[in-house]
Amino acid sequence: MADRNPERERTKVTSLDVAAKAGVSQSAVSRVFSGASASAATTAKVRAAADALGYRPNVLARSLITGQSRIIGLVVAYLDNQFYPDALERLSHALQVQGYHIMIFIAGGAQGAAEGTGDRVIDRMLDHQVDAIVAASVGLSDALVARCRRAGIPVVLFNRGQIDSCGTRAGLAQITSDNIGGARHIADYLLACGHASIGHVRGWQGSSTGRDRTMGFVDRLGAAGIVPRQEDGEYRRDHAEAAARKLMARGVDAIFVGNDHMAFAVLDVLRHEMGLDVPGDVAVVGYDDVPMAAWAGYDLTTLRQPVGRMIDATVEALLAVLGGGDQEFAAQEIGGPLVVRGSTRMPLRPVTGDIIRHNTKRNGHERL
Amino acid sequence: MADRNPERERTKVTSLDVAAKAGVSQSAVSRVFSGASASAATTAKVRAAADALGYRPNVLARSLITGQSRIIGLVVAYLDNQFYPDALERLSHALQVQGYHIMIFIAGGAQGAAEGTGDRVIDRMLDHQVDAIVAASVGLSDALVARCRRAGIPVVLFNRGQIDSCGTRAGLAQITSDNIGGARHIADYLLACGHASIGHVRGWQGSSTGRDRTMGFVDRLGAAGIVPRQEDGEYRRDHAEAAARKLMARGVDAIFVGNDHMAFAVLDVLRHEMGLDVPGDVAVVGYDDVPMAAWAGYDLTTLRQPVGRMIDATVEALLAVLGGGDQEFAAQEIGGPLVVRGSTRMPLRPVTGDIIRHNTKRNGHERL
DNA sequence: CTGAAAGCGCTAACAT
DNA sequence: ATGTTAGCGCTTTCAG
Repeated sequence: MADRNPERERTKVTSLDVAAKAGVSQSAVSRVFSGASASAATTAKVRAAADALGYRPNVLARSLITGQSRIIGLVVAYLDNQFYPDALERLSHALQVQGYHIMIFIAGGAQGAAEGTGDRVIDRMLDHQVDAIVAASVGLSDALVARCRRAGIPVVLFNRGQIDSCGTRAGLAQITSDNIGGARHIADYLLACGHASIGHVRGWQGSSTGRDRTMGFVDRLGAAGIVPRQEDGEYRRDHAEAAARKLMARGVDAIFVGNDHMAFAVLDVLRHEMGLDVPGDVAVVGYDDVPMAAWAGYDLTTLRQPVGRMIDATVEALLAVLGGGDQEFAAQEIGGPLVVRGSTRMPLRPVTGDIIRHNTKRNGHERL
Repeated sequence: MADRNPERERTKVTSLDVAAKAGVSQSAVSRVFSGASASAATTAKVRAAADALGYRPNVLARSLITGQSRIIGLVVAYLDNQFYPDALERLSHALQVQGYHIMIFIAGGAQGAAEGTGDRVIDRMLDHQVDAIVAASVGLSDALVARCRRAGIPVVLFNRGQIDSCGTRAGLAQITSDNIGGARHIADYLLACGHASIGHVRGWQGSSTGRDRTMGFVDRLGAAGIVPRQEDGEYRRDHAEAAARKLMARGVDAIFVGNDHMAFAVLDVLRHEMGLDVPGDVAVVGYDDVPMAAWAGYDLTTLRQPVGRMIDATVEALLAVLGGGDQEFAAQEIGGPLVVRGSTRMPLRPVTGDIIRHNTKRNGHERL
């Protein structure tokens, strides 16, 4: 190996060097650093030698043998919805505590580069011998799931449910919020506020979250004899803006938007482009409760997805499946409260269910 | 190795298996997959056998030999400022194209867990044999820089300048925007708008961006005989809110906020808490031009940090340094335009410099 | 408890 | 161009 670079590649300290300096065998060094049995005496000698030499075990070599890279592959569709950076940050911390690290792949790009990309990306992860894969809001093809299974790599779906072509859950662990229940809750609340002409900006119907939220909302309104006007938002800001205009042209007085990110676009159109009063002229409800929803500039009533608990569940599922058991992990749905802020009117009659009323101005909140 | 798990760990196809099936030597297989010389005939045989077996080379084993993991360690302080998710997304794509992957570490946590965390995190990266480290808005201690250098791992600083205790750049590649120049530009613009009672919400003064922006702004105003009122924002939303209140109590009619994320907080306080008109009562300018700055709800005049070009420069620096050369990489400062939106008044006299005037309402823009 | 030896799956000289 | 032979740095039997 030519030393073409005098500054770099200086000290490649191996366990052998440490062993020599400590006057023990190389395997003794290995034992000390892998936490196997070793006498206090050797441990001390090895530690001293290692510190003096600045030795750190090579994780690659270790992984090659143990078959455990302690790397979790994370695929995430996009990062412009604040929900995901938040989730990523929490996941990163939680895994770090457990000694795992995240190799990240952003599938979507500017505008959902779609399924194709996801596949290549998963292949790269498999090549890197990740111990498991977390797919955040990314759908996996049946073929891909099969490939992961064959490679022995567990997959956990975050914020996305999935059912394979056989109608089963494909044995995939999947953590979502209770999207159907949440959407119903929103429908109930809007009804209680006395709205009768209701609109809905749908999330991407190719996703379970999009479908479930729409389903829960429409079903519940249907039970009250109301059919909402629907427009596609596709989880995209520009689509949501267009949808808002169309909905207002039809004269709705309340809109449920498929996620907060789109709801902000709707609010911008309503307040600043059309000069309407929210909630006076029209009420708006979102879904997620990202931090921005609480900002005075938006002050959005929304259904909270409990990111923290969803991440906890994800890590738990991950550890369980990594711990050797390949128990069929039931899909977990974690419910969250409706957070009522200034984008909706006061209910005309008492409402039930998990509700938090936020008073942004006074910076306080009380649970109803 | 006990087969305690009948479903997992099924197929561990190695190059040896492929060689056997293809009727060639194991090294032939290696050559085909590592792009070395191989005849068309063997290549075909090997490919066929590999496909049939579902073989994929083990990157870990490869890395152990070549000494190249093709993994880039990314340390980022926090993700709640939209600037970083955006940068991350672009970096991820750019590196993926080059065959590199990102191992991510989020240093900050909820509230800057500070330097200590960074160190441990860098150690973990080194353990994983990352080929290089990108530190985004994270300061590195001299000791840490030295450790990386000793380990032969190049470091690139993104959006952070750094000077070691000897007053040199520590030989680190560092990509930033022209923070001093940008802040001066903002000062000039505010002056041209006729403001004389000016406030400044400082970014974290422990960071080069915070210091440089403050310095450029204060110097330029000073040259015009104006001393701005200053408050610390620390790049934190809550601090920025408090700063806004204090500044208004002192009666300023224009505020330069150290970044967009804090500027949104300032705008919320001004418009919704104090009921003020922006820019009628007070003008506000931010720094970054994150997507949200263009949203009608904020419509913020701000200095654009050209994320795309900054990431391009980062990748370029990375590839250069990975390509074997350890040329001292000069610090790169990339300038951006002042994007004028509705949070500032019309200038009273002509202004010079790189300026873009956005008309959010009509969704168009023209370059002055 | 410790050392010697045998690999993990692959690449990189060497020969042929 | 292909096969043979050493290892990369470490963990893990297996003896002692």
